[in-house]
Amino acid sequence: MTKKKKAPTSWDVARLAGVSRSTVSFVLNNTPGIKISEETRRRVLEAVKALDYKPNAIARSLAKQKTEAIAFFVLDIANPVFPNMARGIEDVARQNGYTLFLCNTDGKTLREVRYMNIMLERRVDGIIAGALSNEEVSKIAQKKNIPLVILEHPRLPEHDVVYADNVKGSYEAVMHFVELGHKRIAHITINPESIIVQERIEGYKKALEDAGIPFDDNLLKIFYDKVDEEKAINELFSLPDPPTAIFTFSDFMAIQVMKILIRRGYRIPEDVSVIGFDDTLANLTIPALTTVSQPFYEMGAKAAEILIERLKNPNMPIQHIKLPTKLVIRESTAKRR
Amino acid sequence: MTKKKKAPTSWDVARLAGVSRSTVSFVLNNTPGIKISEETRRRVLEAVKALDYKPNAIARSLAKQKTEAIAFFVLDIANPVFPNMARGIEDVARQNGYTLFLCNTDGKTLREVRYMNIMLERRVDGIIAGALSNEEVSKIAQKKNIPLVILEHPRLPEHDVVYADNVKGSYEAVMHFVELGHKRIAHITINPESIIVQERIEGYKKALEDAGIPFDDNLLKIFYDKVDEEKAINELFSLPDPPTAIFTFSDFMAIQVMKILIRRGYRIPEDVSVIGFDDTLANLTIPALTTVSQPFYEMGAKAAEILIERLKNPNMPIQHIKLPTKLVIRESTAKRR
DNA sequence: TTGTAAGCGTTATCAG
DNA sequence: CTGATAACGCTTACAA
Repeated sequence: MTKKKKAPTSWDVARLAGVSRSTVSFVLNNTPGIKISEETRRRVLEAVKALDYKPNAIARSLAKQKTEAIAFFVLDIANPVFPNMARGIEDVARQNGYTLFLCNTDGKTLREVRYMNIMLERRVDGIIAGALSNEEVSKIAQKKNIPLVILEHPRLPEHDVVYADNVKGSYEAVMHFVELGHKRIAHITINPESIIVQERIEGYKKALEDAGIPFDDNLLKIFYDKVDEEKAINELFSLPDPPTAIFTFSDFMAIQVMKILIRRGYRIPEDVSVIGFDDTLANLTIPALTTVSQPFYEMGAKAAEILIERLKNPNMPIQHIKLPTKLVIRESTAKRR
Repeated sequence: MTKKKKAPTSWDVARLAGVSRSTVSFVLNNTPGIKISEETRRRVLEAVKALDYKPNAIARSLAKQKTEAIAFFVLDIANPVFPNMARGIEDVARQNGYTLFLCNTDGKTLREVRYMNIMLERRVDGIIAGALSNEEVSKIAQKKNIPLVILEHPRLPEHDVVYADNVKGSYEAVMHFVELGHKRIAHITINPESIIVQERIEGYKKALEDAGIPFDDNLLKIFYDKVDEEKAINELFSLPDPPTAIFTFSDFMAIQVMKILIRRGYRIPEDVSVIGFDDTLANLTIPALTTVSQPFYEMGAKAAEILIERLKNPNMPIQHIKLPTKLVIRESTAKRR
């Protein structure tokens, strides 16, 4: 390894080209309203190439008072619902000259706040949060006047938010069961502290209602702490009139449910139909899982678009955008026997 | 929204505390070798809190000539083998005060080079690359003297690299088949341009050899372009002596194989045993897939550790670190009938 | 059209 | 122990 020699600066370029530093800046940035003679431009560009000069973005950020960097706060990138979101964000960020910081928060407020401070110190231009544990981050963002767009939740009126149509997604899943002749339709879900869960339940109930099926509290299994599919199945199938169809909060839960059911000798979909949510894993299971597909990539992309738009136009009205979900019918659902 | 007012600077803090700007810097950084009176320190800290002052990391980076930021070049974060790696990297980066840029390259050299330039402009302290399409990035890194650690591939001697023990992983998978009595063991894999594929084939052959099973070229299915599991199965099972066990390059391929087999009426594992590689999706299938688990998280974490170590000590000898894989036996493998 | 010089917000050197 | 002051590398009026 050679001795670490410092990177060339615009000064070096200017000297080599025989011009001033501002001239270098002008040609490199194509500064509007400034005309540079062809000859000068050529000399500068040549010097840039000769020195393999890379402008120092740090210095530029300091001078321009913006970094063209944004941060993605994510619960956990290793959770399969997030990578596609991240990809959507990164794609549009990159296409617009922005660069992306990845921040895993594990849904812990402390971590969120810490990362918030770090990103504030780094002077990112804006933040996209894939779910927030509470309003702390929002408060800081407002106080510091930094744009924050929220994915899914919470739906704060002070910020742009992009979310999926959970009510309709849920509704369509249950309606699919109804059309297949099912009447005993269970829903297994997680802690309804989050609006997402509430909307899913809302869609579930609305579909039942529209189908003329009375809501049965015994068929709605909510887990406030850790989801225990085994327990849910136990209780569900010791009912006098057990379900013939099960709708879960996620693909992951649906897979657990299928495994338990198969282990107990039920056939899917002949004996029990199952629908998941997300479409992250649904195509991989055997039998392939019918599920409600969420537009994760589009959600990320849209969030990034809105953020970048807001950076250009801070006074644009707040946007709350609902993206459609789609029922994807595969092999885990069939006519009620 | 209030009018965008500028963030407070160390100057504001200094003025409020009635001290100089350097004093502020000293107390905030606990600059070693500098003693500050309790009284002064208290006043400064109070002013910091009163103004909700956040030091400008951009200005600091410019002055210190380092950013405490690193970049992760990844083929595609939406590919399930990478999120855990990213998590490993981010965890150790964060714990060491570094911040992570996420860069999807799609394995395209052009994109890699572009991102390389961007990250060079942003003066990141170092780069971790999760697979590189060729040596372009390496050349740039060497030229610019910026630390680059490579995950898996290519195994360039000029850089630190962290990789999984593919030979052993492959060997153990095949040996597991052997122990179950299988003699006709197929391997379906992708384009062997990459060392990873070569090592897997090496392990496959070595296990056969150690088991005294002659290598049969008909059982090794290599796809130079797109993998076509359907075709592989067709050819494999029209052999006079078809395989009773199939080892694939990835979990994803194993799942496709299982689906095809099941569709054709084979039972798994009764009729055909299957082993995958990665352990990203293996737990989702029914039957659950036996697979070679890769230490993705650890690989990411280790890469980040090495990078940070090298940042502290640039002259440390180059490290090539091989991490162990682990055979995880689940339900897709059984004794040969 | 090109050059000069004043920031941008820190850190770090050096007197006091 | 504290306070000036010079970098750090770029942008951007303002002059020329």
